[in-house]
Amino acid sequence: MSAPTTEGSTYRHPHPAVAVDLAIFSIRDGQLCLLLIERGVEPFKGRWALPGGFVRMTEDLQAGAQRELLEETGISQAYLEQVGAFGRPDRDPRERVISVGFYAIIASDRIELRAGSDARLARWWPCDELPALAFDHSQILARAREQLKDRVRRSAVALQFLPPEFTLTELQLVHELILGEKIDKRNFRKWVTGLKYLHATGRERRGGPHRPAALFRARPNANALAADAGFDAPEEDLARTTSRAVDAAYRKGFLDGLRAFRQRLATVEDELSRSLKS
Amino acid sequence: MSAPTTEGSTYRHPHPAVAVDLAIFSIRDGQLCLLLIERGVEPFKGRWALPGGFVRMTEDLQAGAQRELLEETGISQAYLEQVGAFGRPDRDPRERVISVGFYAIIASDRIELRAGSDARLARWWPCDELPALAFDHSQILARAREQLKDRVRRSAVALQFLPPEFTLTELQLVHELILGEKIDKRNFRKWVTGLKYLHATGRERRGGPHRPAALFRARPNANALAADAGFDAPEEDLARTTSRAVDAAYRKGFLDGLRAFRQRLATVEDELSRSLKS
DNA sequence: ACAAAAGTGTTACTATTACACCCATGG
DNA sequence: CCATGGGTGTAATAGTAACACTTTTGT
Repeated sequence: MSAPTTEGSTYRHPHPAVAVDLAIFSIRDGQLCLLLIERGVEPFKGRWALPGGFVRMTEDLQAGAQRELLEETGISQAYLEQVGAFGRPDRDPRERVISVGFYAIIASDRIELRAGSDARLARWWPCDELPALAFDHSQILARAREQLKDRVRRSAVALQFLPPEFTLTELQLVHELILGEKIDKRNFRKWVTGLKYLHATGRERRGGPHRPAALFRARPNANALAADAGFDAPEEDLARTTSRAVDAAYRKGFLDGLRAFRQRLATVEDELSRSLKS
Repeated sequence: MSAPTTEGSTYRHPHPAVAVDLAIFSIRDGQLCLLLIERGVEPFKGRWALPGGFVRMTEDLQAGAQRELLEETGISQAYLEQVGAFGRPDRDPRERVISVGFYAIIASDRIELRAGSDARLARWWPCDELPALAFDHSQILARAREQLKDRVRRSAVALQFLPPEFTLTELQLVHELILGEKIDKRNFRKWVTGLKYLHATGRERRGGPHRPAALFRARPNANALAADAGFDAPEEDLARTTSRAVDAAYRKGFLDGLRAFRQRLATVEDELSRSLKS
């Protein structure tokens, strides 16, 4: 709470440090990826860790997470959701640190990490090829991952991975990557159009030797359903802008990746069926 | 995370206080109730607040919540689940306090509050007649309430409200109170027996001028499904003991309350149907 | 005998899953 | 003309919701 157990005064006692840690997700090259930072100092020097930092005395937790996100990626607005507080007394060997975990979603058209503001190494790791993480970050990540799955199943939050205009196949791919299972195309489309989140823009994307795909856009209030009502500061989502250059880069990163993903999927399926036969 | 944004050292900076706040639920007299404490000092002197207190430097968050629970109620083991961190900078006017919310469930056979360890007033409030709360406690409570609902829908956590032996009607009542809606008796029984949480003990409870009710007991691992895997310290549930005296008191508190509840429900339904006609 | 809660199955409806072909394009 | 992904409907199944009467007891 806020009142000491022994009421009467705000007596002095030692305070722990409070940090925020971010599991920043994005889809890169057709894989669900996580942004990690290589630690340059002890403890866990050389290990990869979730980006994060201490909460300032005058900022909200959500604001702190947003600030960290900005510092790490140069992105000032993104979907952000708290996953809870982690406070094992020994989780940081230096001092008592209580960490509030968040996850963030970066749309695939937000291309690159901020040109490394300092020497720290930051890179995207595919979620299924992660290195060992520092501190208890794998716990935080596990919860973030679960919560993300849950939200994807029950809301339109997957839109946050995509640029403002997208095709239904792209949206489906996002779902498949996060849920880790293949989804039937027709059922998915029934579901997604049943929820009234989307509207066709009338425009289409031509991306190869095949029928062009209709482009959709989220309805203004689509994220209301994904929004994390209840915590201190549910932040709203601003419409992102699209430029020709971004679009091209996006297509290169996302669509080519999609192709690669399909490829991998087919390979895996083949292996599976072959191993089942033998 | 745990490393400062500007890596290199654990530099000095001001730390916020960290507290835990508990939404302690129980069913008393056929109503879902919440344990509140009347504040004896400013700020919010005279207002009711969630029990809570500062986290000690060497204790886990969950352990801190458990300690608060013990201090407030004399109960050392109860279902406890984190609902998240609340950290608006202005939520406590005295100093920066970040609070980690939990909810706890006290079984109805755990009768009374610890004889007031000091002058503080503590009492059970029916959840639908709560007073205005201090700080941002109504926010914390709202989340706790939601999370509880969610868990009840998807797990056997409702068992935590009941003594080790209980009837299906009692379990159903718990569900109805938490979800705030009437449930069909047959469908409920189908559901609850379908999940294999329960087994009939063969014993029965005779409680009035009607057919005796079969007594059930949770299977040892029933709460595994309710357990909050992922946070630092998922705590296990110990079997509670039952004595004759407790049983009698329980029946008085719970069953009489049940009757009262039914009464109220009938009244409300009557009013509703009457108002619909006119 | 009656009031009060315990107990018990079936049917309708709704939501979810499985499934296969034609279409438009670029090369 | 062919390879590639885009787009569409229907039938089976499972899950959920609605619904009413008989049983056993205490008084």
